[in-house]
Amino acid sequence: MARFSYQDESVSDETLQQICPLTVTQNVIAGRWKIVILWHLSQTEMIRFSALLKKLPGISKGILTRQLRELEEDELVHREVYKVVPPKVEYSLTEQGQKFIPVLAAMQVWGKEFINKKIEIKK
Amino acid sequence: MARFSYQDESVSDETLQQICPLTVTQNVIAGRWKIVILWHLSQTEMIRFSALLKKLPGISKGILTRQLRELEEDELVHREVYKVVPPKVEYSLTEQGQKFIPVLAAMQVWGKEFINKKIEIKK
DNA sequence: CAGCATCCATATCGATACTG
DNA sequence: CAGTATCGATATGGATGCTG
Repeated sequence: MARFSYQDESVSDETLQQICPLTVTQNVIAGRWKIVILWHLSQTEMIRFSALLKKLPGISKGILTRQLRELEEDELVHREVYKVVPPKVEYSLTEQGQKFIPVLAAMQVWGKEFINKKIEIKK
Repeated sequence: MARFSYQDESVSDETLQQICPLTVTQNVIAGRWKIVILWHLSQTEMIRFSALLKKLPGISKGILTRQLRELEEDELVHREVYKVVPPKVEYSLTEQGQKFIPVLAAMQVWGKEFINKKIEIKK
């Protein structure tokens, strides 16, 4: 498919945008905390819900759950439930989630440059 | 700075998150159309407002203007105004904007894999 | 411990009408 | 042509209380 070629009028814009790799990616990581969550998951094999919660100051349990559920639905994140009392749940990246790490890396590189530039200007 | 190390209690979480390169990047590209706009700008030296508008089916003039203004504020996008009648304005990537292209590339790679996987599953 | 259900606040989007 | 201003709709985030 020629990217962003809207030649084929038989396909709606909406459909085309869903097929656009960039738009797809954007939609998947759109949530307020998703990128940071993915980063934390990339730093460990597995992590418990409560541990993840501690690593995300400012987030509430409800929100963390929702963001994780969405990432799970998109199959970036695996959820392992241990049937014990009290409950224990561990999260990890799926294969598709691992493949996202280069994006995180690129974002981090750019973010650092961005911050450095901002600091320079202030001098 | 140790990334995501919240050791230093003298700094607020908010401040730390502003310093976090990932969060910074996310905030910059958070807008509904920003990533696609950046991609289009990466495909040409310069592009007129009206031409960009045509390449983004579904967006309205007002929204495009707002998204561009924000990208301009973050210094990813340069706005060149020609003082002619009727007005002519051309947009292009700044140096900082050019540096963002690798992120777009990584996102595109991942998005393609994601789409392919979805298609496979449906078979 | 790890949720879920609910509700409210707000931000962002998006449509529309107007302008130099 | 390339905006601005305004306003309503909607989505998302976030707080809270309850539960197996």
